[in-house]
Amino acid sequence: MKIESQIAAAVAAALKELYGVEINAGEVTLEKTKKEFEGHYTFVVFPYLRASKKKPEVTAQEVGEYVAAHTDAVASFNVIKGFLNMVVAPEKWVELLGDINADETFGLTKADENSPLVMIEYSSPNTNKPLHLGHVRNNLLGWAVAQIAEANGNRVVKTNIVNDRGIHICKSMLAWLKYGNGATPESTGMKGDHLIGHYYVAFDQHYRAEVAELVAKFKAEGMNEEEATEKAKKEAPLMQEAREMLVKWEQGDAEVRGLWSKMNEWVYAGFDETYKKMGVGFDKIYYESDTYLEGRELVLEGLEKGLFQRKEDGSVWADLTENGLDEKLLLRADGTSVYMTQDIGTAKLRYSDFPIDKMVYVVGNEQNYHFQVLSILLDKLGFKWGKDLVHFSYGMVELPNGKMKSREGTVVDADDLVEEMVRQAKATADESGKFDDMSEEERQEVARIVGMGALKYFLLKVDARKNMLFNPEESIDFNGNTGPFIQYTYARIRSILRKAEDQHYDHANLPKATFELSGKEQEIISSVANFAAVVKLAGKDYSPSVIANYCYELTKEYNQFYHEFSVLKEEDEAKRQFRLVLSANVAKVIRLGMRLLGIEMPERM
RNA sequence: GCCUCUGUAGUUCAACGGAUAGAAUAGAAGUUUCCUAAACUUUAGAUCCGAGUUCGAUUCUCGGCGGAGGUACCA
Repeated sequence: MKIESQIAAAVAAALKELYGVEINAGEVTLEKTKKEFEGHYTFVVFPYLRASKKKPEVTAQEVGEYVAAHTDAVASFNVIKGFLNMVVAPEKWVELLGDINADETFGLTKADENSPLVMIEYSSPNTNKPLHLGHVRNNLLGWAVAQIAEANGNRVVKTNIVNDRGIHICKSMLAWLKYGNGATPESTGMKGDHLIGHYYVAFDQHYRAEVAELVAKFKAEGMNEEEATEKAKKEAPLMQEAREMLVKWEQGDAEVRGLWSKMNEWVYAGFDETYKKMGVGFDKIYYESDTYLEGRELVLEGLEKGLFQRKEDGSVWADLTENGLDEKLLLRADGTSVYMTQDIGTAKLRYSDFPIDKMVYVVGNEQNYHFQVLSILLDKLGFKWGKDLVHFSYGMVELPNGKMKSREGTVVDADDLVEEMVRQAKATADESGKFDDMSEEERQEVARIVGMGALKYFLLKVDARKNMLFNPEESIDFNGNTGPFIQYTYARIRSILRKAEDQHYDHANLPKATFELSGKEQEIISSVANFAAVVKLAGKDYSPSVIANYCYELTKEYNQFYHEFSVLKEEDEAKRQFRLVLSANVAKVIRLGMRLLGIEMPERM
């Protein structure tokens, strides 16, 4: 970084001196030179030809000569067409490594009391079924985005809005009453969320049977398919009972509320277990049952101020046609809340709890429209962060035969998936025989770290915005561009460092550069140094995948180095010391980077 | 219908408007008396189609074609 800004300053000076271009160093873009060419940094001169009024080659040559003469960071340069490739002086690389080595949290920026307060909402589950792969993607992204925001000097509050009320909960409750025979997590040995999910499915099965029966009956009475289906769905006794239950809930019926609390507690216990396994957590949890009334109040205030309109039937609407959108329902005719009302209420509570500067919602891209509207509404209602709220919109996880649908049973359960990953990691480890000296407990811990690492890296390495494919047979891999690949490299470095300590080498002590650096070694220093810029970019773009890909590239480079050069067996003491420091800093940076993704590193594997 | 996102090797993913479009995996061929072979090396293979802007387009604009999502009383 230091080297880069030094060169950038020299290039800016050259452009000013030679061609009168008004530019400061921060505006000069330097690229890393492609591997096929000689050099470390490349400056592209095409944009400045207008100012130089000379051919690309000549311009690049002139800038190169100026830069080489004015900064000691550039040892030599070459020109290919409009590309000026600059070679950094070797001792500069060692100096740079020394700076990085001295900084235990290199690349990260600490927050203080004056730093912006960023609230990040993620997870936000329904309490009627267990978490599945889609939720896993959400949770890992949310956690990673929070870590990255923190690493960029923000104060972060991680929050979760639990959707604990509504017709879907009533369905599970009703089915449990009807078919459950008093089953509890204790009596069945099932996790609470799975138990509830089981009755949600049971409801659906019975409901469908009822609908099918009614449709047949209505058709026999002369209705067509469509009419019959619609009528049957409305009149199915189970659905009517569920609605009645929701009404009782809203009225505060003690029996319904009691059952609701009990069953929700089961679910929360199950969720907590899954969250813990995934390694995610929250600073503040909100419950929709607490927030939905707040939203109603705020909407009514807005109505008084003339921001919203009431229709003849009593429903309340926001007219967003001047924003290029439609009208949006905020309160039903019977005064009950809709989704949007609840998000407004949640926003109100949050803002009274925290002086939020920026709000980030980690929610799937199916809700893009919702958040577009929410942003406008919050802005109208006077939330200063409303206009610039960030909807971190991520894509769906698809299975080989399409989208996951809980109703159709085509879901990949979060707990099952985690268990399977760890099981496979364990099997691979046991097979290798590398851990024969470890206790079963230690081996299980390594398997946990590696299995979770594989899963997390798999979900975080791809661009969050895009839909991604999960193939149960093929996606789980421990070789190639994977979490375990990176973890393995880390473990190998740790092994070297442990041995170095045994031999009383000091891997913190960097010698003077009295030796030639190999190209690979220079590349690795350059890559390690680049971590700081990568963290900033990831923060700006809310992009965990940038971090993941960076860690992979660095790891790959180090593996090549590891194969080609020896660290401990190097006889030249200065070189050996240098390589120890280099290795230690690669390990440090990939540990810091992977930590931003919530991925742990094993000491051995 | 309208709105949003998306289209890159057989497959899964990369590429601030820059050089010969990178990886991984699957395929073929190799590397272990050497700090951990979950590694390394070699090899073959791709920008949906058509215009436009630009010195330069996978990237930006427009139009097709394909995929996903949303579309007002589900969250």
